[in-house]
Amino acid sequence: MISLANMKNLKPGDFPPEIKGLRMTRQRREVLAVILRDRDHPTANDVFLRAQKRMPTISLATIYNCLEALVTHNIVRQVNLERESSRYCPNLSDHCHFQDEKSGKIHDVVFKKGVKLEDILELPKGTEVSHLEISLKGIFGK
Amino acid sequence: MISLANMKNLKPGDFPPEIKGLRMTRQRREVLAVILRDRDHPTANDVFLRAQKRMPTISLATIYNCLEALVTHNIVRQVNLERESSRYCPNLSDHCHFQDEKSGKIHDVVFKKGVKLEDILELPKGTEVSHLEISLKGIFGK
DNA sequence: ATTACGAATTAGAATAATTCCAAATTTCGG
DNA sequence: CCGAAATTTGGAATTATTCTAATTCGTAAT
Ligand SMILES: [Mn+2]
Ligand SMILES: [Mn+2]
Ligand SMILES: [Zn+2]
Ligand SMILES: [Zn+2]
Repeated sequence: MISLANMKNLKPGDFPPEIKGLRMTRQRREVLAVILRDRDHPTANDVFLRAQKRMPTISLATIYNCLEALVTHNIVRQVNLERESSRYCPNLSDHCHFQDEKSGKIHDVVFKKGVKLEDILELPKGTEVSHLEISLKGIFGK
Repeated sequence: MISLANMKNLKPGDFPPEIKGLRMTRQRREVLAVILRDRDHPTANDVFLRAQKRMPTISLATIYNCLEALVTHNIVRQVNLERESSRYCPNLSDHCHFQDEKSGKIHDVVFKKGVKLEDILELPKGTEVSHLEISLKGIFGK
């Protein structure tokens, strides 16, 4: 598992085995560092603005390229809420997203222990789920 | 409940009470008729193409306007899958959407009887859910 | 039926997120 | 270090959707 801690000294070639196949570049390292730093589900443009602080020459096209690479390699999760721009989440565990209508903040929500899809949905036999997305909006308690 | 049957003779002012407040126009009637005719979750552009057959002068802007009015008045449901264009669904009962990766077809999926959100998700006390969207992708059985 | 007024339609321009392009640069195995 | 292949980059292109402002329409009241 990648943590912010070991990101600091990450050099090309230092990536954990599950990232093999993804060539390491300064830009990808920076984009990943931004996403791990504040886990607030930033948009591509948010990431761009933050990455620019430490890497003033990075381009928005590169942000999109890096995000795509990280998502494809399952290092980062892409989150789509309604028609808004995509957001990016470093939490790889099973969870869904709740957007608080007051603050606009997006909260990770986990499933109760032992809940399985087939217990919830009326799916015909032989169905194979490759992708699931659950998103909520409303007032987030507490 | 609005059915295709009673759409045929629908005249301005004939709308059921729950649609009061929504002014009736030829265009809105046609857009609704299109969505009720084939329940295949068409995009705005699909609706445009179909509506044009019976109403050659209708504009795409009007399709968007009508869809927005119908969605706002809870006559039609807007469905967002990943980053694709919005689709529109006349099924107002509680359900979610499964996109078959082979055929591209979108299937309505219902929840098992008695399943409640709070049984599934770890939500903090006081949370109020105003909007929920569940979408799946994969191989749809049968 | 006629009128009056607010609402809806329309064509086209504008917007904005994302993707594409082709040239310059970088990575990394050998 | 070299070279092939991948990546970055700025800018243009794409595309779904929204906006604008002029025209037309629907409705409720006369
Ligand atoms: Mn996704
Ligand atoms: Mn929705
Ligand atoms: Zn998340
Ligand atoms: Zn549906």
